[in-house]
Amino acid sequence: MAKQAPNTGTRPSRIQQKNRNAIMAAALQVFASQGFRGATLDQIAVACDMSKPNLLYYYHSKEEVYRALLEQLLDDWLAPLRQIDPTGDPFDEILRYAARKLQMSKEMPRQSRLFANEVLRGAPQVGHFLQGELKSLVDEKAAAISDWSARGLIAPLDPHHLIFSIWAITQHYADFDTQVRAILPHVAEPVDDAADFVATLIRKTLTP
Amino acid sequence: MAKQAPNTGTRPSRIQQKNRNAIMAAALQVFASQGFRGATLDQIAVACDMSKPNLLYYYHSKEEVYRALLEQLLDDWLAPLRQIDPTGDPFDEILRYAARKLQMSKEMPRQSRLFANEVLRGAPQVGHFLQGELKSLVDEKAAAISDWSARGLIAPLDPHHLIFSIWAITQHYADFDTQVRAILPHVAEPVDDAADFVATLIRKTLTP
DNA sequence: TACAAATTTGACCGACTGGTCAATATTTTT
DNA sequence: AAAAATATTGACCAGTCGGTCAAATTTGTA
Repeated sequence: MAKQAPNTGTRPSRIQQKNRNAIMAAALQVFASQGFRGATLDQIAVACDMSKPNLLYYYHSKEEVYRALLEQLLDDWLAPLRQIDPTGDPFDEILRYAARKLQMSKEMPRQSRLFANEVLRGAPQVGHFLQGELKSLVDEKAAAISDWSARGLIAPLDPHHLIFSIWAITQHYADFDTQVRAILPHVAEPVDDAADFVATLIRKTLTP
Repeated sequence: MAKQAPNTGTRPSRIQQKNRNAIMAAALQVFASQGFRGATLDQIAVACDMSKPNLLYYYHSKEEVYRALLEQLLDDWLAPLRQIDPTGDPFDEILRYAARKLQMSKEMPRQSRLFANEVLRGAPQVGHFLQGELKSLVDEKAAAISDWSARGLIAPLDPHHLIFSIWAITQHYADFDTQVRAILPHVAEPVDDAADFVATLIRKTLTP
């Protein structure tokens, strides 16, 4: 029997729900800004106003906190890509996808940086996700894009690199926020400022 | 007087040159894959086959090693952007710039990840560089691009966001290498595979 | 060779950090 | 209200890590 564990199996109590949420929120903040190794349990505990042993009562190790946080993130991460509809209009679908990603960079920059940090280190925790779920979904949507190309609805192009480019550009505004703001100190919200440019770039790229 | 310091002021000896180079090479490897906090002096010392106290004889602290490494990197980092010639052909200049950045991602991926890691954390060490040298240079080249736009040589577009996009796309292949290879397991060299796509994307974006 | 300067290292230290544990407090159930 | 289950914590520990230091070794030089 495991040493301890808040009633796994049964429905989590109200207090558990609350504390786990508080921990995840604090962990996101700390891990995103310090990285896995740089973050400390004490920092997370302080951030969610909880003692360190109590935190470890809910998650048995630092790594478990980190993994839980990532797992929770991965759902949200795939959502926009899933919404691409192969039967829809190519321009609409792809432009809307990019707009959603850009919005996520604006609204969830810490999640983006957390993920970037994980991949930057070689994806020690989410390697299987990249090779499994993510690759499957990307391949599926890439096939749809190829189909659009083949039917002449958009330019002939490599669908995988198109997706990479959209990821790169949109996430850049979250991951490199510090750099962007250093260069555009007068712009209040770089993401909003970039929206038109990004849309135009993609539209031109897709046009046959 | 400082506690100790390999003859600062005089020309570094042959042995110093060699050891400092070895340390920088080892530090690049370790810092790029583990981040500042994740890296340990022992790891770096082992990587350059040197005792830890000896390493600290050349650089007085972990942070000093890290700063020296970044400083050395920043020169190379600006080089391609500097080469953009405002009097040259816009398409040639910008496409060549992107090609150079892409090549850097292929040949210096660890440097790219080191830089990404630093900026991701809020640029604690290179914040001044971003706001100073980098911003100046970017603004200068952005002005050149605006001029090209005004003269109708390229489409009217926001030069800053164009530069961001080029950075994002090209560096993506270094920083997110793990993800790229997870999705393109059959591609030997993703950067080479991407070159055509990126060139086309930029060409279309620039075309009025 | 002899001497000085530069280089190298084993041993050590204090601070930090992830994690444990027994004891206490709180909530839920009977 | 009593008992049981759940939640919380102070005190503590072992390992790690950045950094020090005095002593030893090597290198450069007169």
